[in-house]
Amino acid sequence: MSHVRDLQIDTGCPDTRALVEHVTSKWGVLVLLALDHRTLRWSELKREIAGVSEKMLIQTLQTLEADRLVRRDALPVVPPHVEYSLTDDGHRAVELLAPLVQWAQHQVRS
Amino acid sequence: MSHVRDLQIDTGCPDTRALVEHVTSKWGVLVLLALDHRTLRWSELKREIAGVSEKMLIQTLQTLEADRLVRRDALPVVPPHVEYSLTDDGHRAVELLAPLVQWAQHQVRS
DNA sequence: TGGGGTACCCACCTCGAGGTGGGTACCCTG
DNA sequence: CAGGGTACCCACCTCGAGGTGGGTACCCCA
Repeated sequence: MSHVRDLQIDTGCPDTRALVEHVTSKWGVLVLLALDHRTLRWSELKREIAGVSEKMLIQTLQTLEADRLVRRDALPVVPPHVEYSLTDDGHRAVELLAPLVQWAQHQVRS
Repeated sequence: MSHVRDLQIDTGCPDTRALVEHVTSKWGVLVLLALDHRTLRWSELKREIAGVSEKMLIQTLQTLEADRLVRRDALPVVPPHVEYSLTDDGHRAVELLAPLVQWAQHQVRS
C-alpha cells in the first residue's frame, strides 16, 4: 500500500501529464533506453530503433530535448554530424521508467 | 547508469507496449491512484476523478480489469452496486508508477 | 406519477498522433 | 557526374483515442 494520495500526486496537471506521456510514449521509451546505453548519432538512432519513421524520431528527440532529458550536440562540420545523449534528468527518467517496463514485460509473459 | 539493455528490455513487444500505455494513460493513472487508496464504487470513481466521461471511465476500468490490475465486484442487488478495487498486481503497478509521476511533477515545477 | 440515482451500452463525430513521401544543401566516392 | 550518405523540413492523409449525447431497466422518494 503506497497511499500515493498522501504524497500529493495530482496527474490532473497538464504539464505533468505531458511529461509522463513523452517518456512513456512508444518512441520516447525506445529513444531513452537506447541513449541510456550510450551516445548515438541521429542515423545510428534511426538504425538502432527499428521501424521508426524519420518524422517521429525527429519529433521525439525534439520534445525530449525540450524536456531537458536529451542533449543535442551538432558539430559544425559538413556533412552534418549530430550527437544525442541523455542529460542527468534523462538518466533519472530511465531509472524510474525501466522498472515499469520490466514489470510490464514480465506481466505479459505470465 | 542503469544499462537497461543488459536487462533485456524490449519495448518493441506490442503486448508490453499496450500494458505500459494502459497504466500510463491519462485516465488509467487516475483510476489506479484513486483505487490504490481504497475500494470505490463506479459512481464514486466518477465523482472522484473530475472531468472523466462515462465512456472513458468504463473503458479504462474494463481494460485494467482485463489486465488483471483492477478487480470488479458486482453485488447482485437492485439498484446495481459495483465495487472496484486493485489486485496485488494493480498495487504493484502503482508502486512503480507513482515514483515516475512524482518525478514528472517535480520536474515541471522547476 | 415523475424526477433522480445506479451502472452501464451504443452511435456518431472530432481532432490530433503518427505515417508516407517528397524536397533540401552539402559532401565524398566511383 | 551520378549516386549515396548526413540531418533534417514540409504537406498530405489516415485512423483511432476520446468526447458527446442518447437509451436501458430497475428502484426509491416526494
